[in-house]
Amino acid sequence: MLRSQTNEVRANNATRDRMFDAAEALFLERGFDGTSLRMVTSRADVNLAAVNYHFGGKNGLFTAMIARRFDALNAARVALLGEYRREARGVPLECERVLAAMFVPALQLARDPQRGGRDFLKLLGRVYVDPAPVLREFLSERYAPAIEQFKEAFADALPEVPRRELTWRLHFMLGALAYTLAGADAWRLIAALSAVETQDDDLLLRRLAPFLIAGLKAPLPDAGVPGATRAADAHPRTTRSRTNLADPRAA
Amino acid sequence: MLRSQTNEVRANNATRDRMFDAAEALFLERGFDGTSLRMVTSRADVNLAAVNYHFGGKNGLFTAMIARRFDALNAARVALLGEYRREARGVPLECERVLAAMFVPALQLARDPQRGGRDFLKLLGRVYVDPAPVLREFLSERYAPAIEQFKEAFADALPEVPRRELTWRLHFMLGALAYTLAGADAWRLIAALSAVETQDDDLLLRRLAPFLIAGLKAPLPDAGVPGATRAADAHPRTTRSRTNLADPRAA
DNA sequence: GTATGCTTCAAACGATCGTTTGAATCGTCT
DNA sequence: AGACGATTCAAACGATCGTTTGAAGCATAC
Repeated sequence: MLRSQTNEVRANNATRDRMFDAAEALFLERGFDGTSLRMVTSRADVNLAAVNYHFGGKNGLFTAMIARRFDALNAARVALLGEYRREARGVPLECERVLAAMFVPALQLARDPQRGGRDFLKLLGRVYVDPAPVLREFLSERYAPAIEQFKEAFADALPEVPRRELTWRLHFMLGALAYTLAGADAWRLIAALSAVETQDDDLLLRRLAPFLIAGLKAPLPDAGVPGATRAADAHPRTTRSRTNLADPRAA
Repeated sequence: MLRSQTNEVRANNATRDRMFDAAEALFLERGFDGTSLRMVTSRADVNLAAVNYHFGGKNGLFTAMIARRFDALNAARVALLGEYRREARGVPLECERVLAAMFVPALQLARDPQRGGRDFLKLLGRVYVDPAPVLREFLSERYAPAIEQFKEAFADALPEVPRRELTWRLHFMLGALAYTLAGADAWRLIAALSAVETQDDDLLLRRLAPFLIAGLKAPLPDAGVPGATRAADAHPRTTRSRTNLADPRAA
């Protein structure tokens, strides 16, 4: 019989946790299709059949492994967005604020060894780029409500962007975000950008946010008046720019 | 017998090309491990054994498929870098210039349907993120000389960054670049960023370059004096930042 | 025509995949 | 002690994987 997935009450989680850890580590370096259940079970030192017993199969193991990390991220993001909204007292949130609701929880989890740790950002990126249909479907199904919430928030913050266009840009933004931070040395770059260990959330946000916000606020492709984009920039440039670098925006 | 890979003279390339196209399309949506040879051959309408005959196996097919696109990119990049150097007449190139030598050829190939087309950037990113060891090894081996050339150029442009640190940063930069450009809607974003169709190379470059350059010029993690990074920012914030978003960093 | 070299073909190889089975083991109650 | 549910185990299942085989097709040269 299949072990009940929802029954967390009196479960001996030792086996499950070891499988989670093994699957996560192997997934990080081989992907879904490149990781066999025999690799996972031998690394976790459990029997091969334990996968089917505890999770019903490979799909179940990997989706549960992802959910273990992403459910917390998802909940924290939605909660923080609600918090920002309450603080705003009816005033529509700024684009930057909505983005912060997505960033901060991810950074917090990445700093907590218990709930993700250093590899959390890498896992986030890997999950996002893995082409396995099972994972793609799982993500879009399970986290659709949260995505919809953020989509609404962005729509309120960017009333001039048509709904359909916004869908594209959000999808792209998520991709750029995950891709970028999923790099093998993402943490090293983070360390390089922030000399201090603590409170680097803010620092990273200040560097990456303008990049993404510019993309979201970019002029529409159809109704583009040629001169508008190049000459007058939607975002003021940095106060100290003496080189010819303009402002971060694209992906 | 295995068909000689180097003998391109009197070859009937119809079969090979159909296999390339099929493998490329399938690789884009399923990855290396997710694409079986039977999927490729049935899509290309060739016999299964043709893979081994023409390419020696799955590894050979996929590496050749990648080389078909990337060899041209590689050559164009190196050539453009040399061109910039000649123009500079001994003066060390700027960081931005070296970056341009990497960007422009990629965008050109992406605009040429014959040598890559719209999916070229996506392929670039997919190849870079695919975890299959064969591809990782192939890339680092075949394009090592070119990478070394660019590494030298960056080293000249950034004399204050230690060699070992530079290696890390370049690796990350390539990741961020490929990841970013590999997004499903990269072309749509490119179109959105550039209201005009022509000359968007410069525009995209001017938007993306600061992001990458900031990473390259970032203060070193070890010798960091705590206050330096946060207080005096290497990059001033936008003039309009009244929210508390500090700085982007995570995933 | 026959011979020759390149290419394609159907069929099978062994290996590995995810999954299933049924019995053995463990822990906890009565 | 015995009973029972939960968990683990070794072993095998059929399917699919990449690869190999040896013969058939198909041009071109003699």
